[in-house]
Order: sequence, then structure tokens, then C-alpha cells
Amino acid sequence: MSDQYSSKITTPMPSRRRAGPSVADAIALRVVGGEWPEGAVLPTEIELAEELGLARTSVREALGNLKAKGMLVSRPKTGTRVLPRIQWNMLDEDVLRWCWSDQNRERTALHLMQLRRIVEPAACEIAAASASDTDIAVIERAYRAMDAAGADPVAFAGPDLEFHRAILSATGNPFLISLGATIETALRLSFELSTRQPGAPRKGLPMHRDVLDAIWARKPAEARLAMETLLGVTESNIQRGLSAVAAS
Amino acid sequence: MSDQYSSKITTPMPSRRRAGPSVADAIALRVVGGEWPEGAVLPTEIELAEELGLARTSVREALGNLKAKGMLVSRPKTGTRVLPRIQWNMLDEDVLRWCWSDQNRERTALHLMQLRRIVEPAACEIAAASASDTDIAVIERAYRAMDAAGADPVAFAGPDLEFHRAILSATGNPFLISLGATIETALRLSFELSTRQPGAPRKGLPMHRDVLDAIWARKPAEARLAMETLLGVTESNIQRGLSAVAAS
DNA sequence: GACAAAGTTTATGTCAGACAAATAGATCAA
DNA sequence: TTGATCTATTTGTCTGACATAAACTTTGTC
Repeated sequence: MSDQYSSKITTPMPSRRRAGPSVADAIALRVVGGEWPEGAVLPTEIELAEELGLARTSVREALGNLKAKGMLVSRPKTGTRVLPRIQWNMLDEDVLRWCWSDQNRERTALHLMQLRRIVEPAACEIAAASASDTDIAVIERAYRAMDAAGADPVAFAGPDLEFHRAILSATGNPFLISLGATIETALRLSFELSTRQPGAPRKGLPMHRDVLDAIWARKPAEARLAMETLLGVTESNIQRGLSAVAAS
Repeated sequence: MSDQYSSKITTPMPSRRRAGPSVADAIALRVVGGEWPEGAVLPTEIELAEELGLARTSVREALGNLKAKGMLVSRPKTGTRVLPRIQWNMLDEDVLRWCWSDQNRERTALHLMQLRRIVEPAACEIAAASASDTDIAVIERAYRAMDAAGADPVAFAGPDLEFHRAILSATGNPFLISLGATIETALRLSFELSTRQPGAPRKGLPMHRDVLDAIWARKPAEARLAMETLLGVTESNIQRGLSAVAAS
């Protein structure tokens, strides 16, 4: 019986998911920065390699990544072109992160909020109707962590993200779960905006509680409503944050 | 004045977006096929290259693609592992396509339908409130093409996809637009299911008309309702298609 | 002179082999 | 047993070459 040692088996799951600020980052940021606008052709791979001090292989790997995310397309002789933004996969975490440093992140933040107000209340409704006890326990744990974080906005943020992600996960719908990852990334990016108001997070705690209770009670309609209320407040917080940024 | 020739300028936009059944397809299909389950390590890049009769470079490019889509992760010495499906970016068109040939596509089809019933009515509401005349014209053109297709299910499918995609586009929200691409791919995949009922598409035409009219009239609430009705019928069609498949 | 066919140029795509870096696992020592 | 060291192996990167494809140029013909 070696089962007693099973907990000692160091799960060799990837320690850090992303190696480091990769080459793809460098190129992608120049693309979203407008150095090569939509439809423009990038320098040749060899030129890029020289410019970045890398081998052509590495540049190709980075370009391949951006192609996989719908940002670029390349053909022999013609070169590598920037595809229209409409074709970029904005739901990809990397693309979202890169686009965040774009012209006006205000519009992006509002579009994100629009997406959240569509998806999250519906997810709440589904979760209340069909989540397993284990799923709900994850949500509850996130809530308790929020509560324990007190008024510290930084400590509050992590569990807050986890709370919303856990609800998406509780739906059991792979598409919504993937959307959860997207939303979480976007939230982390817009974190600075929504917490410019000191104490604002703490004030949202009871509303999170309402959401959790409704899910516990298996009341889909109430859960949806609670989430709509919560997101309404969140949105006004973000808007206030935006105007604060604009005023500074 | 060379403007009269402007239509002769062959737009050098990528003729075909994806070169062909790539190496990534081959590997990805084996992953979703369960040859290497979640957490398992793939053969080394050299072994894969030998097995596929390719250079290591090409294998690496394919693996890089799958990494970019959240399916794999690799570290030196350890090798390349399959990440848990929960982390795969299901909203990516390629991932969705690969997963479609999975165990039970029935559940996937229902999850997709769940996503549509969340997103599309809301998108309709937004479109009715804020779409430009140009956006609406695109929707209308798709509707007329559906009408012109008559009872031919194959000719009907293309404009049908376009109709739903155009509504998502009309929201002007990049996230919803990306979701539109995902949904369109999924719809194309599940096309066989929803059209097992001959004549079913044609029967849905008036409901599309209702959606279009509501958007034209700038009545968000009605537009949402019309889309909900349409999707309700679509879902029952798909469910009937599923049971027909199960019975065969 | 207009137009079609063939050749040239040049970019991506693929290949092959080598070395660097990192690390899990084995070996060794206290 | 525990800790440090060593080794083997795998990914990561570099180099250089050739294959393939397509836009551009030239040539040839009517």
C-alpha cells in the first residue's frame, strides 16, 4: 500500500504557465501600437530577426502565435499582413492583454462590462439551477476569502476574481468557463479602474453575499437579479474610476 | 482619374485563410481523441517528428499553436503535457472544431445552444438600440438571401449563418463580434443536426423576419423577444435532430 | 500598341544538425 | 534520513540551406 504516500507525489503541473515576456509580446505590442496598421505588411522575418537580435526561427514562432490568434496572416512572397481587428480573437487572454494598452481603454472597459452584464447574470441563473455542492463550495470559499480580506483592496481583488470565475465554472458549460477566463483577465486589467474609490470593494460585499445565498437556496431568478444588481454597482464604480482618470 | 478602375484593383487579401489540413490538426485530433489524456505527456518532439515524417521545426510550430490555444504546456526535461480541458480556449474556432469530433457531441451542441440563448437575444437588444443603418443593411441582405434560397437547405445555411453573425457584429462590441465567429463555426458544425428536418429552415424564415423588423423599428425589447422565440424553435429542431441521430 | 507567356525575384515554408539552458531523477556524502 | 552534487534528457535557440509559391518583369506574338 503506497497510497499513504500519494500526497507526497509532487504534482509536476506547470509551475508557471508562461515562460516570460516572450517575443510574441514584443511584436504584438508593436502591432496594436499601430506601427503596422490593419492591412499593412510587416517587415520580412529576416529583417525582424535582425532587428530583435534573434534567429529567424524564434521570430517565426512568435508570428505563428499571432497567426493562431487571428491577428496576422502570411503568404509566400507577399509577406505577413495584419488582419482587420474585427478578425482578431478578442476573447483570447493574450490578445485582450495586448489590446488593453490601446488608444482608449475606456471604450474597451465599457464593452467588457456589457459582456459581463450579458453573461454573468445568466450564468448565475444556471448555476443556481444546476451547480453541484462542490461547485457552490468553491464560490463560498471565494466569498469567505473576500470577507477575510477586509478593507485591503489588493487582498480583496484575488478572491473577488475567483468568486466570479467560480460562478461561471459552476455552470458546467465549457464555453462559459472559457469566457470566465477571458473575463477574469479583463477584470485583472481593469482592476485599477474599479478600485480607485477606496472602500468601494468592501461596500460590494453584501451584494456578493446575496448572490451566494441565492445560489445556495437554489433560486435561479433571485440569483440572476442579485448578480444584475451587483454588476450595476460595479459598472458605476468603473465609470467613476474612468472619469477620475480623465480628470487627473 | 483612375477611380473608375478602382474595382479592378485585386484586393490582395488572403485568398484562403488557412493553408490546409495542417500538422496542428493531426496532433490536436489525437489529443482530443484521448490518445494522450489530460495531464499525460506527449512523445518528445523528435519522436513526433519521426513518426509524422516531418522536421522537428514543423512539429514545434504545431505544438506552439496548441500551446497558444491553452491545450498544451511544455517545460524542458519534463516534456509537453496536455492541460486539463477546463483550461482549453473553447471559444477558439480551431479548438471548437477539434473538440467537435469528441465523445458525445450531443452535450456540446446543448452547451452551445445555451450560450446562444444567452448571447444572441442580448445582442439583438443592443443592435436594435444602437446599430447603424449600414449594419442593419447587412442583416437585411442576409435575410433576403435566406428568402431567395427557398427550400434548399444547403443554400439556406450560408445566409442563415451570416444573419446571426451580422447581428452580433451590429452591436459594435468586439467581444460579442469574436463570439459571433465562434458561434458561426459551431453552427456550421452542428448544421447537420438542425436540418435533419426537411423544410425546417424554411419554417423559421418568418421568425427571422420578426427579428429583422424589430431591429429596423428600433425596438430593443421586441428584438430580444423575437430572437428568443427563434432560438427556442431552433433548439427544439436540434433536439429532434439529436434524437433522430440516436435512433439511427 | 495590347496582350499573353515565360522567366526572375523574393518572401514564406520546410528541412537538417548543432548547441544552450533547464531540470527531474540518480548518485553520492554527511 | 537528508542534503548536495552529478547526469541524462528534453525543450529552447541558433545557424544555414533548400523548396515552394506568387508578385513583378521581361519577352514574344498578334
